[in-house]
Amino acid sequence: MGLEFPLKIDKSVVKSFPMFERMPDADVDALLSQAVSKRIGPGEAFFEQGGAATHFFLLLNGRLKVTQVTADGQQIIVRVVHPGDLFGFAKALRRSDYPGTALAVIESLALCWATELWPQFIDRSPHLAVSALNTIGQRLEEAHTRIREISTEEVERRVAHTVLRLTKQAGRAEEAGVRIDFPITRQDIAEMTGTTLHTVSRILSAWEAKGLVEGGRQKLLVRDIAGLQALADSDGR
Amino acid sequence: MGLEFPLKIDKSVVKSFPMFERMPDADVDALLSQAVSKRIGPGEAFFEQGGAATHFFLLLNGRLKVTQVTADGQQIIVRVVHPGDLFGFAKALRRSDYPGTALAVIESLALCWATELWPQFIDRSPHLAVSALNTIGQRLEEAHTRIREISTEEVERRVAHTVLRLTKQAGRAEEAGVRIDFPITRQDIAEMTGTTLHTVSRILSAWEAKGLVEGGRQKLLVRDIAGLQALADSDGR
DNA sequence: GTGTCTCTTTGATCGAGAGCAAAGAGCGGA
DNA sequence: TCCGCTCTTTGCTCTCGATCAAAGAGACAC
Repeated sequence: MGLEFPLKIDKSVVKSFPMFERMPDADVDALLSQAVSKRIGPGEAFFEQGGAATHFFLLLNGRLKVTQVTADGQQIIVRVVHPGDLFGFAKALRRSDYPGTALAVIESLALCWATELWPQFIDRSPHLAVSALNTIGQRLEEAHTRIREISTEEVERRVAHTVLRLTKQAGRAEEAGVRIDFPITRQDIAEMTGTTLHTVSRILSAWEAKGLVEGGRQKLLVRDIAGLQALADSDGR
Repeated sequence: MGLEFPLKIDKSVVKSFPMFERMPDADVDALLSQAVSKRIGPGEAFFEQGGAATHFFLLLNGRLKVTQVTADGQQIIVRVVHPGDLFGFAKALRRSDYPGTALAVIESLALCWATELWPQFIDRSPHLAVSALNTIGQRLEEAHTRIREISTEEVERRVAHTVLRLTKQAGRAEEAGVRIDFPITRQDIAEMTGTTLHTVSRILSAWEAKGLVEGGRQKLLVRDIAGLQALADSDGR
């Protein structure tokens, strides 16, 4: 089942996350004492779409994609989960099942709390309730941004925005540019932008020819952030 | 400036909204004593995109559309605000300006609180904090649904889903069917579905020919909910 | 009533991007 | 080292829906 209890180790990691950094040590200890940690490998999931929402989670390290599958089998990537993000909780409040699947793209470690602990979790610290609201508010804003992009922008600009967002959220500086710090396929990018892997591949090839990015199997290195930004900002003309 | 203080009248209305119905009278009174009510007419806005987020609001009656305008002037409708909805608050938590414009489509009345009162607002009742989280969680879910629809469905199904959602949120039963209970243009529907008014018009005309809906200037009556639902569910085949 | 808006309808054209097909290419396993 | 799998690239075709254009048609003011 992959359960572990390395709570001593986790504490410093947890305290390094913005959401917890101002929380008194005693409160952090109390929260951690109720948590279980769970490690899963790439391709495994913390929870699956439609499954009973028994737990909510905090990602300590690794990387997840939250996907939704439509009735007719099409998949989209709702968001990417980075270390320090809470996940699997937005819905634990209102509904009893998970609206998506949280799939690890690399080996990932998360803390798990039983859903029933949620009220306690936010009571523990008023600051945390506000943090949770902020987090989810931010996520809502991102979702609206994405709706706006999908509704009004042509594919190339959407892909540019998505890639830029990924560099901000998961970029690692290298000599040649900024690398997306986890394995990502053309298909993934397609599912984040509402297009097909073919179109993404064509676009990335064109960018590579212009020296904007450097591709590779499940790899992406952005060589010219400013150039890509210019492309994303240009209003279609 | 359109400010009024009909707080006696408001109280019963406020208490009829799900978010407040379990709140003790004293708490409701306390909240209302800090509120100002404001009435605006169609075409006016409670706040504008980019303006300083000085207040958050509760819609008592009327109907609003929250819009965002892109850099190149394209507009989308982020959501429709119905009586009983909080609005203009998601961002008051994290950012200092409003991310969209809250435009009245009919004469509308809202309660207004200064942004600084928000912490007090949620402290007033733990139940309210949970309600706020639920509300915003629900909104996030809706946003994801919309992203999924725009990403994977062709226009006709998206319009069907949007119209069905409107009948649920703002439908009024009539002999001939369910009427969308506020003035809505083809352009509005286009901005909710990420298409153009031309395409929406063509689709509605086709539906009218099939007896599914009945159109009119800024009017829409759904005659056959089930038929429309079938159309929305059919997976493109 | 008449004029003037704004909203709606419908036709015709055109292009972005989906869908289909098939050939590379990196990577892990035996 | 070779095989097989998955991911990627590229060409071709075709369709959905955007765009352009212009003609109705409610609603409201005068």
